[in-house]
Amino acid sequence: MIYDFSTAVLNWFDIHGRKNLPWQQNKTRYSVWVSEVMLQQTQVSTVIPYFETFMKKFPTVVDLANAKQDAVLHLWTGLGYYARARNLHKAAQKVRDEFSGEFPDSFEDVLSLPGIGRSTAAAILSLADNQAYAILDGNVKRVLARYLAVEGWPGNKKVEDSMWEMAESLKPRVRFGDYTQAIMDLGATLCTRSKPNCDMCPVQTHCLAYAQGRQAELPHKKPKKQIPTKTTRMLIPFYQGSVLMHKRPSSGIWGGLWGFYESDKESFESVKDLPDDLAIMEADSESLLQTQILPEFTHTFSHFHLQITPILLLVDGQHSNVGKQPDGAIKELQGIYEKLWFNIHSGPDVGLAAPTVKILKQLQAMY
DNA sequence: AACTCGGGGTT
DNA sequence: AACCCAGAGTT
Repeated sequence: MIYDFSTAVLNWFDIHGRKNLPWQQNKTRYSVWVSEVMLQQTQVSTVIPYFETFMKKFPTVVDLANAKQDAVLHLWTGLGYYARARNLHKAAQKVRDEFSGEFPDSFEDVLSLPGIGRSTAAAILSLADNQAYAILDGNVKRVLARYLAVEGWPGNKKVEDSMWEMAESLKPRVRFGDYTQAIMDLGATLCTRSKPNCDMCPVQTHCLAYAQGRQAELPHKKPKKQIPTKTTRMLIPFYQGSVLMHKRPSSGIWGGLWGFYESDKESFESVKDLPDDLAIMEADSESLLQTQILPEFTHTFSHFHLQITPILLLVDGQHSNVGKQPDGAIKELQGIYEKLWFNIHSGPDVGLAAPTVKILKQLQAMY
């Protein structure tokens, strides 16, 4: 029997591969697509509950297309990378309007959908349709970097281009879907970042990193750089158990999510110190009774730290327009107004960023 | 080609 | 605290 990489990996997969993950049951291009997008830069254990809730709420791509963006972002709250959810929603509408509601099955069409790149398109069509496309995700990069002792950081374009060629050349001639799953499983369960289990590896005898004792060194790490710290103050108008929030612009940080107004001002003595766009500006100057500084905390992004100081603004609704929108009307008001009062206990059915959730929980404990 | 998008788990 | 994770879009 002549050794072959893909054959060895597939034989290993038949015995040791993962076959019971939620998105491996009743696979369709739609369900695989949803799982692949959720799994971008996000670990399997984190995704599982989100995937199940999402598929129950939006069983078909047309259901997703017909949903409100706020409803989609709501189910994405806590998952991060919210552009994925916006693109998912947009792509579903494109499938509905330009592909007759059926998720496309050609690589070119799939690749044309927002939020789907080369690797995700290949994963969808191989896993759901057994089409002959190779993927190159974090798992595969780690496996190939070790197996072929690839020099350089895999995020570097030249290194990545060469790894795409490797991925294509190692592909099997049959069982493309199983192979895609198999090489991901190999990376996720054996060829892990630290302490890889080389003793159980089906390709150990031909692995260059193993032969050279360089498993810990490969793949080479991303060149690190120091990330800056920025500061902001979040303003929380509060009146009778409700807080004022606004829907953020679709582009930029926390795009499309609801959050509090931000300001760089040091103190807030009157409404004149508030951002122009804050609805409370419509109020009388007496309506701002007092301010209360809540404990500051730090939220870290991939590229900067954000030090957040929440400032509670206690307002008097009798001297302003605040607090006059009944909670029951909120659902209908969404999409019409970009700023609304939300009850801190009932919680809005919209997308919220992690710091917003944190502040709301703190308010719930206080009131 | 480098940068921008997050949150959580691991080490 | 650094690092990583089923990457893609923007500049």
